[in-house]
Amino acid sequence: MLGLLTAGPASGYDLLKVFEISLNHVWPATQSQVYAELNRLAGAGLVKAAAEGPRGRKEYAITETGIAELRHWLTEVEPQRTHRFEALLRVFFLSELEPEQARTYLERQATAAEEDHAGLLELRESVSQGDDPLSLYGNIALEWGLRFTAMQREWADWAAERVASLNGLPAHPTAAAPPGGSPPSGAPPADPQADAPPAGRPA
Amino acid sequence: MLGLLTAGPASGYDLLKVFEISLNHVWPATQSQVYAELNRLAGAGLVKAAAEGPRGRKEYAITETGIAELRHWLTEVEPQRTHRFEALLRVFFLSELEPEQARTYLERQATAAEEDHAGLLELRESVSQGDDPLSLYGNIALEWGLRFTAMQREWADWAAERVASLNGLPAHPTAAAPPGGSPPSGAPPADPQADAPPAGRPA
DNA sequence: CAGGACATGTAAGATGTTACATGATTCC
DNA sequence: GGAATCATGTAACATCTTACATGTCCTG
Repeated sequence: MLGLLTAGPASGYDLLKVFEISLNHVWPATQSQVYAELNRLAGAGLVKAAAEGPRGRKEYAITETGIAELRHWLTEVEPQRTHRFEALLRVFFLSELEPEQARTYLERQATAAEEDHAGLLELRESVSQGDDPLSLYGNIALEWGLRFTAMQREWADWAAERVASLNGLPAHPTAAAPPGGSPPSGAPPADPQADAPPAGRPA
Repeated sequence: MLGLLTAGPASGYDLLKVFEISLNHVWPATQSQVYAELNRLAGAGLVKAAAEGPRGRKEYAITETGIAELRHWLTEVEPQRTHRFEALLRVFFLSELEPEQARTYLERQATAAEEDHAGLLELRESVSQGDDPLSLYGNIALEWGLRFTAMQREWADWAAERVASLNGLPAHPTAAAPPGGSPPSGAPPADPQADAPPAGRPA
């Protein structure tokens, strides 16, 4: 929220919109949280009420202290390294399902990733045309999303195929590698052992 | 936890070890949580106490109901799509820093990703040699990690270079491929031109 | 004048983390 | 007998989600 307020004063309602529209896939936040946090930040002197508007609207502006805190966070605090990837967690337990169901799961992941990717491509188009050119850092973040979703899709397709081939399931036309086209973001790793021996369970 | 218990009965202590060692980057859990959750699951009939050991050790086994619940989760429940990527969130606000600091941040991300990647490669070696061959799904999950960390590193290198070139900063030698070591999972692509993101995907 | 967008808040409950607290067994 | 490891739990606190609650302003 401090970061968002560096772009200029805003109300909780404004910030909420930003979270919903542009930050939702990176850092979701709820209405409850935003309003409570604004009051907390104001109490801590990191933001201050800047103006009052029509319907009880309260605009907040970041303070010098707030900017210092933001910079401190950006430069001194180590980012959290562990993440929770529910979709990946499930993969560990796919052996509980029939191979066919497992493949279905992986193919669904591939589809979802593809959809996310398409959405981001669209976002890039809509923004680079319009009067709202994304900043350097906005573009860098967008590029991350593009690469991430591409990677997810390639991986899921690869994995679905592996499951199928190790279980004698009929090949799916959809799982085939994209024809001819140069592969996306920086080339997928060449398939490591596409035919590794099946074996016991993970710990 | 239900998934872990399909491999056989285990105590909270056992499960905790698994979380620390092999699940930590995908789904961290604390000691508190594990023990509390085991009791909760036992209360719900999804696991049952199976045996008592030496120092108050209590082994739990998954029940039929638990297996059904696990399968239900795997097949019917939509995985959560939004994630929190703190390291990426920060990118949105890097404009608050001097370009040089922003580049430092991105380079640190690249290094961290490279280290993670190396750790996974090592894990693959140590496991494929040993007497504990990873299962198909263990390998698929590992491959995800390899691809993810490779993608992160490529992106961060690319981004750091972009920041530098748009700000007339001197080029860094560090942005080049790592010395000697064969690059990440299956060869990272030669970096495409620094100003032409490679993210497009075939539909 | 009705409906939708604007606008803010609180309360209850679930989930997660950190720290505290305790004790048994094994190995050297 | 001391240290490490095994082993389980509780309490306090922080965080996050869902639902509830309320009121204003603008547009058609």
